[in-house]
Amino acid sequence: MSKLPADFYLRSDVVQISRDLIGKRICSRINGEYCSAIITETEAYAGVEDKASHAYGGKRTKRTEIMYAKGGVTYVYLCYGIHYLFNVVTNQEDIPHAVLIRGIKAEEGIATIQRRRKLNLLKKDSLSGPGKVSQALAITLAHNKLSLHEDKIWIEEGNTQIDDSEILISSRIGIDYAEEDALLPYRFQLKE
DNA sequence: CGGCCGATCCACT
DNA sequence: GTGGATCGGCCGA
Repeated sequence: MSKLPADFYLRSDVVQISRDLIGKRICSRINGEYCSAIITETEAYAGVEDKASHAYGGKRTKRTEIMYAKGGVTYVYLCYGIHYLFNVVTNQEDIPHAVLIRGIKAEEGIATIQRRRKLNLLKKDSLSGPGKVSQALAITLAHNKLSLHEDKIWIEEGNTQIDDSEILISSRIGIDYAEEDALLPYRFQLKE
């Protein structure tokens, strides 16, 4: 299966990209171990005009700089000192849009994922939550700023097209500080 | 340089 | 439902 083309990430509508990522397959080959999973939950972060975004107001810091790169690279950061959150940078250079991957469903490399997650049994919600996603795929700060067109972390077409009727749209999680923008319908989940 | 805090998760009550 | 874990980044002095 081939990787998503560069054009996929360069589009200007990050909310649409967030929706389109549902049902796609995310793959990682880290420490010599391959695994893949279907993306089941995402959130869009719409850059300088989005109070929930790290780049709100055009803020540029050492951490957020990668969000201003041309789409198709990773943005990984540490949250609460414990969890790595994995984002896909989108849009053209200097437009700091990103999509947070919040949930996946394991496909290949399930034994590897179970071991990383320290689980005996992989339950339905075992990979629901951005911290869990990174743990399952072995993503850490070492995987920040990677191209999605290389062979560490990449995204492929899924097996099936996802119809709008299969997607639940809601507001984003954990961003109460974003005031009215906290209510925007930027969260996409695959229904079960 | 010091202090605060977060796009979370899990164990425990 | 609640609180503790745990640390890099950000900001103000």
